[in-house]
Amino acid sequence: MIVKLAIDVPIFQLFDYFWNQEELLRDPRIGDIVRVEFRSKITSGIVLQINSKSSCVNDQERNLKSVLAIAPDLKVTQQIINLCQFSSKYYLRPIGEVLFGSIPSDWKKPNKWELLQKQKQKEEKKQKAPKSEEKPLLWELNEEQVSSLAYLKEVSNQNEFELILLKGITGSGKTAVYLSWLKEVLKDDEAQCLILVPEINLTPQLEKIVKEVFVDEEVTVLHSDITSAQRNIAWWKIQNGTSRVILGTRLSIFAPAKNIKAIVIDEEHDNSYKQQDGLRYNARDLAIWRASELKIPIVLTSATPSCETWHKVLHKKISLLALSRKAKEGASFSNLNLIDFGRARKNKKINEYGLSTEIHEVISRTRENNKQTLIYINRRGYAPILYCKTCSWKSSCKKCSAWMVVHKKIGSNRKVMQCHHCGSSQFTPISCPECGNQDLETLGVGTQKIEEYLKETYPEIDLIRIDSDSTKTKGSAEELFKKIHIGEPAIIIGTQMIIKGHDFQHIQSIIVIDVDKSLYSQDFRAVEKIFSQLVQVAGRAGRGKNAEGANIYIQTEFVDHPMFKALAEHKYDQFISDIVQERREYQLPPYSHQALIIAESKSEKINNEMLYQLKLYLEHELPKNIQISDPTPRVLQRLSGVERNQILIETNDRVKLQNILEKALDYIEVIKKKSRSIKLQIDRDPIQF
DNA sequence: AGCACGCCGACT
DNA sequence: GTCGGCGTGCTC
Repeated sequence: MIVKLAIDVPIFQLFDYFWNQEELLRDPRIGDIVRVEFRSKITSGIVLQINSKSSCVNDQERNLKSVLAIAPDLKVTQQIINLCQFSSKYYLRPIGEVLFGSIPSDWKKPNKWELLQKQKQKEEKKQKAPKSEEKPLLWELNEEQVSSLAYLKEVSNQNEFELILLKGITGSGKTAVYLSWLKEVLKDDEAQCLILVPEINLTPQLEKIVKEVFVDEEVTVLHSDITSAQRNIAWWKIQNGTSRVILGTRLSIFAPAKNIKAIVIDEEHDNSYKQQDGLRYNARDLAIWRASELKIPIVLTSATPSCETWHKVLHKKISLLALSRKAKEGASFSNLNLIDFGRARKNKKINEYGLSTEIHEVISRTRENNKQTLIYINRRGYAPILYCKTCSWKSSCKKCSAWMVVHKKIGSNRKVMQCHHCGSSQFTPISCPECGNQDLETLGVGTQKIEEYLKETYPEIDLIRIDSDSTKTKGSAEELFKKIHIGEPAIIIGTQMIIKGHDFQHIQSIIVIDVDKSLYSQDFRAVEKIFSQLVQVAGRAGRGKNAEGANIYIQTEFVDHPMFKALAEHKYDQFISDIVQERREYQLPPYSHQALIIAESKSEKINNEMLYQLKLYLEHELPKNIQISDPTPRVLQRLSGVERNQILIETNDRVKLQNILEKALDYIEVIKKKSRSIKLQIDRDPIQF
């Protein structure tokens, strides 16, 4: 007997091995993990096919190797194999890479199998935790929530695939609805459920809530930062059904649960569901695929749905459940105030830090009310650029086409400059490296500069800065958030980190500076991205019981931008519908399907030549309605010393896209053999260009 | 990917 | 002579 194995190598083929029945003592089964010698090294393979004959060209002469052993207990379920096979085909990556990326890395190492077995036995011996004394967290649901829940329960009884969008602003009680639903689903003792979140470390309180709701369940939390032992144990618990609630980031879509009855994708519009390297999958899309395979309902949640999802709503391919009110009685919306940056500048009411007089008034007024001000700037560090006035030298990164950002270093007077893309870092020069001028200045503002300025201007007000630099050490983020929750008057300065999940009771004013860079952006998704961020930021306040709505102040040159009107009038649906309409006019996703072919090498010229060759090849007998762009530089052309260029393929026909990408892949494989100095990759449904 | 093979230039 | 640089071929 011959088995065809997937091996963890980036090659689009399976490998034949003999299956020696007498030695292995049983028949092979699809999904078995086996020990084999591959390229004179011991590794594991996954059985994907069982044949009586080898399809190797000259299998008589060629000495096939034999499977050496079967891993005790380890097995990749058929469900996961199907999901991986689909991913492999859709995202055009080798099946071996996809499968081995979906299981704990210890499974790949036969010398760890014994350890894995011990871990499993230890888990099995563990008594099931006694029923908790604590009462599970329950909600009193409002009318809207009750009817949404009723709908979801109804859907669950159908045992069919259904795509549902649970739409509602922060504080409308989406979490309460879907967790109540999952609780209902788990009344079936066999059932399991899967909750996907964008980034788990940003939403520790969701983890807490889930554990409180499911006090009697083993909640498995999955993300890329857990140890391999934790991951192994999680796999056992999920596979054997001990754990029925799985909460995790995008990688959890590959969790080997056998009996998933419900999936939730929280904040479905979030871009972190898309993996940006290797297997460039979108976990939200794979989740929808998995749900449809399993014939189960899947709930997407968002206050600002993605165009892809909203398009489905408009075309009735998704059921819409809308929560329009704030769940807690008395909680109210934030009021939007626009600060006309252009006019303020003309009237000389903008200082050198880019802050208008009005912002100062807001800060003072809020302090007088003993409340907190939140300043949202999505830019960490001191300043984005170091600049020489004399010769206009700028702090560019040697390895990337990006500026090095100036940072204040704790415990040092000297500032450093740091590339946020490749991580390289050095002290800022004392004099200009080009002309020797001693008078270098910083351009623009980051969180640290604002902090420094406000410290001088308002020495009596506490400052709390929250960005990835101020929260590097373990526990420091919680520490800072705790300080905010105590509610002493303060100014909070924060980046994106601050806008996810937290519920602040004492914030009266929210100030947003620097939205304009998103409105200038070339990226066609930039507006919806900033829109979603602003809705989230506005949702940080006014959530408490009887809380007054906070005031949100946005400083912008584009006071007439329709986005602000939508925000002010809370007409989010209309705004997203308008964007969808715009996408239709310009034939952008979801009205077209896109894929990038990315070339990476030492030279832009090599990239462009190769991409042009590929384009010519693809254009030969090109079906109608497919456009292939000329090679263009990526938005970040150079990263860590590697030049990056791309071509964009667009079509409104999914099947044609699949076909042309398969054709491209064949060609890429040929190129790969000939030239190793260039790397070519396909990014399907790209969100970063 | 990752490793062996092989073909060239530099060097004790 | 031989050590080591990295282009290329191959993996059941």
